[in-house]
Amino acid sequence: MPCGGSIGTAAIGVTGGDTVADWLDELNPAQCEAVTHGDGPLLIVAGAGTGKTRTLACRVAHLIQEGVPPERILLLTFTRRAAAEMIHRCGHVTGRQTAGQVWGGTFHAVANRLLRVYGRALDLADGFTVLDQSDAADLMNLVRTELGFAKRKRRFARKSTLLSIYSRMVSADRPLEETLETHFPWCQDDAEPMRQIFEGYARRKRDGRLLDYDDLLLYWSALCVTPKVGEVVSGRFDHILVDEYQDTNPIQAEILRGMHRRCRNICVVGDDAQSIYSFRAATVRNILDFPKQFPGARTVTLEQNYRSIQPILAASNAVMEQARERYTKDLFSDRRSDQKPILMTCVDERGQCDVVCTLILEHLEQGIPLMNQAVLFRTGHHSAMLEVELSRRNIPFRKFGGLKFVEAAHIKDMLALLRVLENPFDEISWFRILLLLDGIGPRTAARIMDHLGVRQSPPASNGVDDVDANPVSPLQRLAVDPPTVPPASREHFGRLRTVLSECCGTRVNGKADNGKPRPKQRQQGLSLSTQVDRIRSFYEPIFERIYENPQIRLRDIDQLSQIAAGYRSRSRFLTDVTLDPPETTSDLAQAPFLEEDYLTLSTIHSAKGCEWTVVHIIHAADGMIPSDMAVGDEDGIEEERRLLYVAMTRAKDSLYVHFPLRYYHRRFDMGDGHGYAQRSRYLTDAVCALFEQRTAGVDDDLDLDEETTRAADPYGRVSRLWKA
DNA sequence: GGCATGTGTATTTTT
DNA sequence: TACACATGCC
Repeated sequence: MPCGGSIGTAAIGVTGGDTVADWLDELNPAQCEAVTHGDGPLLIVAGAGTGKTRTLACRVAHLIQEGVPPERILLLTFTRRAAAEMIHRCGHVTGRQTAGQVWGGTFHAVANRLLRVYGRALDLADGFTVLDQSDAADLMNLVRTELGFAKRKRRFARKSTLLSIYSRMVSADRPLEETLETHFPWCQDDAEPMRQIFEGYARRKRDGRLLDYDDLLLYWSALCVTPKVGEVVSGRFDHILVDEYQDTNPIQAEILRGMHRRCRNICVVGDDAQSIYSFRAATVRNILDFPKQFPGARTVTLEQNYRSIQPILAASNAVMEQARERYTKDLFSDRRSDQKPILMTCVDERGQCDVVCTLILEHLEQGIPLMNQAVLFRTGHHSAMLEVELSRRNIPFRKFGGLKFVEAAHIKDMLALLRVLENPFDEISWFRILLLLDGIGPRTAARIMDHLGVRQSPPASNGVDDVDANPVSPLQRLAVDPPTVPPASREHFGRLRTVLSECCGTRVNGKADNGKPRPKQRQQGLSLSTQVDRIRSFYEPIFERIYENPQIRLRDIDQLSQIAAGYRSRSRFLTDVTLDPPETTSDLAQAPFLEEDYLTLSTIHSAKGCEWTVVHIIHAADGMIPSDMAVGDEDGIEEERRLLYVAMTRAKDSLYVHFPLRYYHRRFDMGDGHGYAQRSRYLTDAVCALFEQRTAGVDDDLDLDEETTRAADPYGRVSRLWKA
């Protein structure tokens, strides 16, 4: 295999050739070694911007050209977008058709796919529902309420916290006490009630055919060690490749070990300096211990960075130099430049917004489209003020991270209605739907659900005729033998009955079509989009009563219908929407909008794996980066440092780090009290020396334009007199 | 008993 | 804004 000895900047993109040989010519020796590695485990330690994606895509193409059937290659990535991107690139060489047969996706999405096929081996009825985070939290809440914790002398952990604790415990595979002690010390007193809640939660999931995100992984792992099926599943692939391995958790590593039974060729790629998901129980141990866990593994290290100019890399490296543990790589770049990254000190957040907007427009005029520019921040709401300003100036943008479309209450309502059709035993969805109806609260909802047999917990079932091997579907029950409901809700309830019956093909007052009313039952007659329409006309009147500004929300529902229109299968639609939700509301924007040039706003977490010509990092103040929630322990502080490193290394040519001097603490009120911020602790003097320092909108800025004048704050000025 | 309404309180990152 | 909890009304 020919490997080009030297490479130039041409290696950044896929330029000429359309064979693997041409590609290999453009790779550096280390990349080439990784791509052409033969059989056996392979660890690729790849620093930021070292052409990791390219290498992985190229390896897949190489394997296919060597004769490995594409459908026997499994490519696990962090987001589905990343998988699609890689398979797309690989398609340049092998042809789209061929590349499209590669199994690609997140661990969760692949788990789902495998479980749909082999789940029966685990006693997992087909037609299971995947719970997203807030569904899971709702179920947690349901159990908590039921157990009735009368001891409310103190505030109990909120439902999302309960779920975090549970999830962390499960995905790190550590006992409750330890989890609480290390990560949730303020909840330690409630360990006992939590045990009961978790017990109930797990049981309810099992009984209701519900899998949360962690379950998808757990069940996949279990599949691997199941006697006969384990062989089949792990024997299904010749090669497994895993991207972003530093952000996998112990269960995911366990899955790989399980798959290793039959599949000898496991290849993982990652960078210990970029691990930023420990809150999800990800651990760098996975990558560090890989050679131990997979004996005979070969290790290849990629150190040449093709993305950033040297000064940006120098500043990024300087940030990491103070890390508690040193990292093994030494990144270097051939891309010389005299332009240092810029540290911009602003008066306050307002000033920061102004300068960011101004710089973005300047770069745009210099010919850098918005597509190649991004603004990164620590948490979703950090961009709130900037979003307003961008809109005011008509700068189009898309935001990644933060609140998602599917998390909106009204979207969840719609989905709940569809889910009940798909899986009539889905308790949370029933509960959600019933509470929408006037005059029905938790108690009545629970009574109705009992009547319908939504939760058929096996031991409690006293019925002789409906053994749980083949229980009567709650939907059948609803049609044939409706429960009594309070007068106030009679009308709404009747409409609910009608719409559900229409959609699932049962007849109100008719007889149950004998036999097997399993959740899997085919949609009889009504297409998915017709079902969505029906549900919608049922829901809209309720919706208009509940929500204050239905207009805006109504548009979301339109968009949901649009997405659904792209699907034939209801089940496929539902799982896709929970496993790979549209990232932003504008993801759903109509085609013409997508053509437009737009700026990217993103949380640093969501920016992983991406790159832009110009990058702005905002709120580089202590308390923001690092977030003051993370400064409790040293590990947290170290992780935030890596977070800043990840953010900085996204930039190719220009990096701006913005630091607002003053913050108003209007957390819950509109007071105008404020305090002065500290520069992020990671930006030490040594690091700052590698930046060009500028100020924006402060007193000595003689070039006052309208914006900066508006940013001036008389109160702030005088208050300095007594604030020293 | 059960539901609707009001009030006070927060901690981030995501499959 | 959303959620946990307390009170008031049927």
